[in-house]
Amino acid sequence: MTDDAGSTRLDADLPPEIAARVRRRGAATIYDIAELAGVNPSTVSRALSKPGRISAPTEAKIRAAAERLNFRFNPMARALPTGRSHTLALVVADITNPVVFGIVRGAEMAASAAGYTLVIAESQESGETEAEATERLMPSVDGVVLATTRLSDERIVDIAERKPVVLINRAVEGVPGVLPDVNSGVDALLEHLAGLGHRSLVYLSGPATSWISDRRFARMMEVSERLGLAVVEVGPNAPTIEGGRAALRRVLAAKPSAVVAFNDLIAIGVMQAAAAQGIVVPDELSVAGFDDIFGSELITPPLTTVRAQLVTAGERAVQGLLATLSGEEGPSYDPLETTLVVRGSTGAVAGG
Amino acid sequence: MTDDAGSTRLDADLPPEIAARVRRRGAATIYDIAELAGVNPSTVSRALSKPGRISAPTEAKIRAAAERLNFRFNPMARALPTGRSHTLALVVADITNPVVFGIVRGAEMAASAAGYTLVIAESQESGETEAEATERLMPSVDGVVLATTRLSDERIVDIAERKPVVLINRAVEGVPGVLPDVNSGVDALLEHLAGLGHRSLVYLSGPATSWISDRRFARMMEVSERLGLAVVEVGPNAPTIEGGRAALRRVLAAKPSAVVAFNDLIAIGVMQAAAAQGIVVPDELSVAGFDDIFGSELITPPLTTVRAQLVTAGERAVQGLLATLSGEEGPSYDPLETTLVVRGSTGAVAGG
DNA sequence: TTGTAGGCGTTATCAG
DNA sequence: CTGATAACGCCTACAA
Repeated sequence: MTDDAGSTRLDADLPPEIAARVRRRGAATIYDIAELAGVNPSTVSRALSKPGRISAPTEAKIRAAAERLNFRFNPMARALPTGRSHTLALVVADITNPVVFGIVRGAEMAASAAGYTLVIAESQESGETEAEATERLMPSVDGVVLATTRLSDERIVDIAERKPVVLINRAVEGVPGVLPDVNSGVDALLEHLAGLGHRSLVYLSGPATSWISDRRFARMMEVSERLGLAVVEVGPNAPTIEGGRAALRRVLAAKPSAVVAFNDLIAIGVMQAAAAQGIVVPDELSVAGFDDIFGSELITPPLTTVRAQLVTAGERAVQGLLATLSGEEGPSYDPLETTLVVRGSTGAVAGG
Repeated sequence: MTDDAGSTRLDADLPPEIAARVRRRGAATIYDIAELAGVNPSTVSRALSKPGRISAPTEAKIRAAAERLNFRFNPMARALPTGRSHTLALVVADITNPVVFGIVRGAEMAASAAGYTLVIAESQESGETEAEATERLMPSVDGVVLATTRLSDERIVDIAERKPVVLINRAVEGVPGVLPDVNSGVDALLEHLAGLGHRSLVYLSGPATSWISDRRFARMMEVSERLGLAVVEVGPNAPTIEGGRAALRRVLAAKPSAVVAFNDLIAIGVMQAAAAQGIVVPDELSVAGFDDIFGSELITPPLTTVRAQLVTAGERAVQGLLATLSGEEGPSYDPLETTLVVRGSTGAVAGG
């Protein structure tokens, strides 16, 4: 009970030389353990990194010594001969975008559960910055998760040729990716809107470099005919509240009865701008988004949206990386199920 | 123009041996450069890591060779002899808590601007998990930012003795910390409420281990007398919307005209629970929070809150770490200014 | 099963 | 100013 996990105090009665050495360096090495246990350093290495390959009593002695010295592997020293840093990179466009929180959490959980460290890089929505940050991280990670990437296909392939890569919300030939089931979500949303009597929609697209934005629009076009809907694309837009606010003018020009936004932030921006102009949502204009981020149900009226499984996406991405790293080949994923969440921002078309 | 940053292709006409070696290993080393430039590896190291200490022509040759080979230092190899990983850890309680977004962004910006890598660990609001995650990261980082930590003072000191530490929202003797100006924010908020005629308040405290929650309450007690306010503490509460919802019962038992929550999430939870019971905010109950997180102005009515400079806090914390690492002693910070943001959730007391 | 020896890529200490 | 050479802490054939 006196020895809470991670305490840094050293055992009192240790051979003074060893104690001194450990104290001087700030951490024990396998050499210290070896000396304390009376074995060779390589034996310590084996005992601690591949348990079972060693005689039980020796292993016990070594473990005891390691315990006494509060030993931890030096990750850098370990990475040198093996080339494995036990670190994964997660590259996101914008950390403050609620969409990525879930991804980050899922990735972090999966990584730390496997004893891996996750480093996060932000691209600030710039492909240039993203490329730079990724290159900077490449030498020190074992694999990369590109979430909501703005990089070109070629660039992604180039990276994937050097280290394992898993994409989120992006499909590139030959590179594994975790994708939402775009179709079912879009279909459910459009059917919902059609059922409310809407016939004329605007799709507010995301950044020009967003693959998923294109996919959503493409699917909307595919099903719109069957549902008797006219869909106009307005964009590209910054995937932010500001982007949504700025888009209202052009939305109104198209005179739709409903607008579907690339994500919830844009949707929220449109609602705010509409409210500022006295346009009543959903009576005069229905609004819907994608992702179901924090805040979507706080706004008035609460936002109708297509929920994505962000945490799961993050988890799967790093699990895929880990699988690849341990030799299993080419993870392939089923698309993640997507759910329409109907709230107050969509309603029957006026005078329908 | 053919050579975009980070491209991985090798110069065509390289000595075949070198090219082969580089390709096999996936990256060039200072040995490859040395051979190509006809100098000793140690000279390459010097030329590239401490420019100026070497003759101009030699340095030029070396740089050219490095360029041709697309050389990057191997961070792990570099960390071994120096003990410096150029990596910083940021430990937060909950990544999905909007409060930490700003901190993360600020920290990430400051770190990458200095060529440092930031690794983020999450403690899920558990001191145990936090200690574990921190210990796990310790060997591979040069310093640690503990944001919203739930660790004990002793534990923090213990960590700070091993690596540079900067705290956010927590003061511990002898450990540098970035703190908001608690007093000015609390004072402004209570004056605002007193001015609206409120006399009876509830303070919904945060987690029992939150230092800043205690400080806020302490300051409330200090100024309440002067303002003629009665303040009752209700808590501890989980710093989440759910925590706020759950607290409403006990809030009402104290029959206050206004409630001040430890943070915006709790405030939002209270408002939601109140709305569910038909209690009108702010007519029957005023509600205020702290932090001004994303979502605070989206909710209806928008939340009155005390804004904290989260991004700046994150920046300062890592800047402090970097300063310490480069030998400058004990950074000390002025408290970060705090701003009362009055919105719709606070109003004149009913029947005042 | 365990010990020996060499290497991983870089820095640092000494000579020259 | 530059070249050897020994660390740094760990892993891994290879040998015993």
